[in-house]
Amino acid sequence: MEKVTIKDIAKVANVSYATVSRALSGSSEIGEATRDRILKICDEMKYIPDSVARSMVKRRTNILGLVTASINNPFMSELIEEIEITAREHGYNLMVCNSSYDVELEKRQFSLLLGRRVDGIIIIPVGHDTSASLSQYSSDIPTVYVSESLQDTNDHYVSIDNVVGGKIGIEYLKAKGHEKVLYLGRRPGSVTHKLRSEGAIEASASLGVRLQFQDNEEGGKSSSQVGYQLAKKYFENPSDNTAIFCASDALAIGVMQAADEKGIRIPEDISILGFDNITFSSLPRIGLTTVAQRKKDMAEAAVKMILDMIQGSEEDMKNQILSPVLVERTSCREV
Amino acid sequence: MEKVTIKDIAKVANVSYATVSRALSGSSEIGEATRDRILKICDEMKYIPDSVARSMVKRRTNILGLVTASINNPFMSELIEEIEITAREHGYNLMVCNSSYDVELEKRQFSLLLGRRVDGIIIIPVGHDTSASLSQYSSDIPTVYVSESLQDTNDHYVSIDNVVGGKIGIEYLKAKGHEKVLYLGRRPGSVTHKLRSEGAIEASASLGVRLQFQDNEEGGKSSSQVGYQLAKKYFENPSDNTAIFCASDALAIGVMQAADEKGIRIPEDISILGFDNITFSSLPRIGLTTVAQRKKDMAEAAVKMILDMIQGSEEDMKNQILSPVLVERTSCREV
DNA sequence: TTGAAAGCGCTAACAA
DNA sequence: TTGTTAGCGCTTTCAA
Repeated sequence: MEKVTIKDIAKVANVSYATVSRALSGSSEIGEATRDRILKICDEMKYIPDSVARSMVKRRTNILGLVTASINNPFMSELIEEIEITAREHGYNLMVCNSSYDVELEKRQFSLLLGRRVDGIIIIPVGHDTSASLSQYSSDIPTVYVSESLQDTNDHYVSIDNVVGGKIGIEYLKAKGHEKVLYLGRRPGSVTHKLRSEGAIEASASLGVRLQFQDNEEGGKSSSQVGYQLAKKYFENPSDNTAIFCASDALAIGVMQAADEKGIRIPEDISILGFDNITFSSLPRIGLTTVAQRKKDMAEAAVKMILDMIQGSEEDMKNQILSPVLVERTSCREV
Repeated sequence: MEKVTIKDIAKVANVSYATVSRALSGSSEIGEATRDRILKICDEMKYIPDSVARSMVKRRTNILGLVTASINNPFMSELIEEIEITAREHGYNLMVCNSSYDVELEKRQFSLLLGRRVDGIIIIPVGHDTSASLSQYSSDIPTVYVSESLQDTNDHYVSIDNVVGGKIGIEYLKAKGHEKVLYLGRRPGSVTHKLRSEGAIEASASLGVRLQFQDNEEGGKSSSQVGYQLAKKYFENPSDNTAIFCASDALAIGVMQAADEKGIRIPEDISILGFDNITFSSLPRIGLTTVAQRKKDMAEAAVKMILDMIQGSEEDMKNQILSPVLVERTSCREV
């Protein structure tokens, strides 16, 4: 069964195929009667325009590339879903590529998308280094980074204000009466973690909160396993902190597990505060109070930013930094 | 900055551009010296082949379309991640479209993908009706359904054996000493649920297990909210069942919540068994024992199936039904 | 082994 | 308002 083309339509309609093209594109340079007649024939013959051919001549694919560290990560998959929805509203499809937390693969995927002639690339990066790793392409294609703070680079990015997030967390705990807080899981290599902890430190200083640290020196990803290990170590020889502020929700879930095993009750014995608001956190039995990233807003900002770049818009802003917001559940108590 | 094309290379290399094309395609009809010289120039000039143009003439895009009910659903996002990985290993990229559990949108997304000239479409359907809704396209493009049993149709699909899954669940509970079991959350409209419960009924009959039902009459999606409601209703007037076999993990998590609120302990007071093995289930504090779908295997089978269809392979099998497997965690006890 | 040229399905500039 | 035609970047016959 052969695909029907614009020429087939033209033959049936007894017009040149340019006319068919005009009818389809909604051009004004065509008689209404002809247009309607052609459109009707297209419909009857089940004609579907060939986007590939169209892209060829228009030099635009209306495809956005997305390369993400992981598709199956609750934070990222939520972001991806919102990006897809927003992109579609603007007539774009999404080509999704997984970098599996591997900077080399990330680069290959990026380059592949370049060959696909996508109009722009949104990237949920493996880490802060991604920007340097991809710098050779930065002039080749509109690119927007999501969820990583890159103020030290020339890149376009959308992120939350991590310093403010750190502050919000401490302010919340202080308001609940916590004056001795453990900040758990800061990873030395991570810019994001650095900013979050800076905010926490600042707020602690000004509010008179004592802030201790249990850092993730190993430098591994902020997984619940790492949170579990760090908390286990801390609980072996705990200080008199009444709350633990975790650098991420994933860490916090590991902390909960460690507490459960020790018979330490949450929030009766210790309060736990997270950062990110991943899907897990809202689950019954988890109920993690956390500093939330607004994923829908980030997705919309990222798509808007990349479309602005594609259209060469004037008000092309280089970055967009959203405010985080505290989501209260059941893991923090009043002291 | 203009993109460099095959013609630019030809000019520099002093050959016809057909020769450049041959060098790039690894054709044998070319001198080794010329090939190497051309490839070197391509490299120096940072030439990236234009996939769009290539698709145009080859009538193949090397793109797989994926239409999924949701990207941000732990079961599906895991499936998608595996599909992307497998597709890439075969030289395919993935265009991911969200149908947001809406059959109408699902159809539009499918049709859009058709226009994109993707080589095949993998679909994680909204429901069993999807097959009928898309039947008009069935001859237009290779299509594979994932995770829905469609033996009553002519479609290609990959699913697990839900009947066997139902059996495995009951056999496991019986082996643990449970002889009175509540089957919770069966949704009348769902073929998948029908099969699962059939397996459970069969096994119960042959093993002498008493099986009661608490169906999801409302017919809403199998969410944790629905599980919560059903369990709440059941706990108001419970029977003497020692275990609850939930039609899905999502339901099971809601059941856990309802039990927690009632002060009913899991697994001490009642055992909970799920079905699917979504990411949540392995979380500390959840630890749900469940009948697992092997997502990686499903993804690989689906990609293999669609590639076979695309290549018009002989051994084009119409469906692949994988065996589920029981994953033991902490939500079921021995009685 | 290489080159010339047609053509994939469409858009857009120019002519009529 | 409609038709003619060139050409987007590439692959692939056919000739040389």
